[in-house]
Amino acid sequence: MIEARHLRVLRAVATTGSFSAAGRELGCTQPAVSQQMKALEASVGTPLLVRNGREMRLTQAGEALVRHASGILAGLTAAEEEVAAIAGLRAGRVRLVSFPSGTSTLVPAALAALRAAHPGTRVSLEEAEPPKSAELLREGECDLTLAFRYEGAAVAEDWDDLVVRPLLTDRLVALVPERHRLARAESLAIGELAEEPWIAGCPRCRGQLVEVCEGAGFVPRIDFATDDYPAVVGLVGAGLGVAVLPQLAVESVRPRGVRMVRLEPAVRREIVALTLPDLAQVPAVAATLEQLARAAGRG
Amino acid sequence: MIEARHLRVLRAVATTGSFSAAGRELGCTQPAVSQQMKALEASVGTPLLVRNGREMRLTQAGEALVRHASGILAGLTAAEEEVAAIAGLRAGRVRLVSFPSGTSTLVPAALAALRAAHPGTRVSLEEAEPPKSAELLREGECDLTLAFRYEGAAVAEDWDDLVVRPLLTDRLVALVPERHRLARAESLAIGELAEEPWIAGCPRCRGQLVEVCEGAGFVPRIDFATDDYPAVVGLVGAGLGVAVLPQLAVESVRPRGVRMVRLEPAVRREIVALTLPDLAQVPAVAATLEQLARAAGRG
DNA sequence: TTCGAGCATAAGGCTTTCTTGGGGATGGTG
DNA sequence: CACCATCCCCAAGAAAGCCTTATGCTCGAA
Repeated sequence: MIEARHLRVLRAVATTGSFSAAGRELGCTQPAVSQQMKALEASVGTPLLVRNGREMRLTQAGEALVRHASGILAGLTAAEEEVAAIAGLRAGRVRLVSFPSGTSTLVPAALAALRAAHPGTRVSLEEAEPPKSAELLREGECDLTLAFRYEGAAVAEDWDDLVVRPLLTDRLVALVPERHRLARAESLAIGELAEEPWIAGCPRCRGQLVEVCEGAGFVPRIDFATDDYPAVVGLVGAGLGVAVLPQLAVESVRPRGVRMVRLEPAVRREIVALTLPDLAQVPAVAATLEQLARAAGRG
Repeated sequence: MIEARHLRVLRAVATTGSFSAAGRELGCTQPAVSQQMKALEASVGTPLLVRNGREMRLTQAGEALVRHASGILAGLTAAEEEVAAIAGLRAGRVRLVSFPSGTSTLVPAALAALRAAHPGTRVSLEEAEPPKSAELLREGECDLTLAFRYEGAAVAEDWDDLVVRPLLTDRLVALVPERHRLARAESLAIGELAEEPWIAGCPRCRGQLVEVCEGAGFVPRIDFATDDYPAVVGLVGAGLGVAVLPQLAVESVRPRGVRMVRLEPAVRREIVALTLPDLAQVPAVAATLEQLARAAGRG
């Protein structure tokens, strides 16, 4: 079985014309070259070199091998170069999945920084809500995902097999119309909104809302539900009800005719980046993760 | 530095999807595969495989490497195949150099046998007289050469650095016109022809002739000289003189109007095949040499 | 829960490969 | 003509690499 190392040596011998010179070129001693060539000749079963007097010539078999060697070694070099580019962040692609409010806040900042630091890397972005995102990760459909979990949620997602990197802690805020009686409050308990009509967000947030309200002893009357955060804010601004949203989600929307009031006691959600243990070792993934942490102020 | 062995293992892992299966395919154990992959990942500096649960997936770097691997391994296989063909006498070329009377006798028989035994091999044939032929060998211009030397010649060629394979012993015969007074002799001493006009052959043979005559105490009167053996025979047949030729040279010519008479004491020349020590190990050269020996009756 | 399959790791033995040191041959040079 | 530099081969010892066996752990299915 011919080895690449043998071809390298053979080529060096063929170009330099001597074992000693080849050894110097390859950074090893002349006997090493001599033994390599002997081993190669033994493995192919025919002489490759003819030594006559001082000069060294290739046999026909040697010429054939040298002829092939250039292509093989070029392919090897190209492979090494491509992998080195990926390892060295001069190339490489990260498939990132995020949830909407993360996409509009953390992600843009992180990707801008990533591009500035490593212009060769590419990031593809998909959106998915947490229960789905970890699944995509496990199925190999993405490399890195932003997810969140509410503190003390009834059913916590199982991330034991993943690398969990906390990015920041978000908290829920109440959104009330500007003229609402609680619009000027410093903070409020969610129970104070028990009788209000509600505007709910995404399905998961909606479940979380109901769970929190349950803890406060009431069932919210949900008049509207939409995935669209600006729409939620707009509906509240129009006086159609109140809402509870993650602060991060509100930040990406220009509030108009609404007031944000802190909830007390606070309901927090932890925003994390998830990846597979092996993928965390991939330079491009690690770099993206790092920029996400930095964008979240936890670099 | 990526090694071909690594690529083979990686490819097996990629196609089978597991280390164990790759090990079975490659005929080694699972830890061997595991260690190889670890070494490869270390050498390229980035993970190539992502293990998640039971399944094994390639990273982008791994995909790149597998993509290159097919071409590289195909090149290696092609190289091995070509060299194996040369080693196995299914291909290969021998550059043979011979002197004229060898070309017309030994060589055709040997090459016919070689072709029958190994149809893939090719022999290129050039003609050169002995002093030149060994030189061509040493200069790498040919692989195998037929040469001869006269027994007890004044200046023997130095073949110490060559492989000398004796093929057969030729002897000089006298050529006289059919009506010559010695035409019916069983044998003759060269001195008996001292007063005859001479027809000489090639320059080297001419030198040899003069040397032999000198030993017999006379200087031949050379009326004609030509490289062309049939011409020599023709001139003798026309009664223009006598000649001394190697028996082998005469055999290839239809004698017409001449008689061959054995010389006594015999003047012998040894016909040998010459090659370089390393070239004697080349299968195609060895096979050709063998057929030459066989054609000469010394197989 | 148990079982089978698969991967990782460690230790031991074997093979390979390198370096060093010495010997022989070649070809140019004083 | 002898000397010297260069280059190759060979042998021995040390170092590194590789493979195997044995063992433990995880995962997924019955």
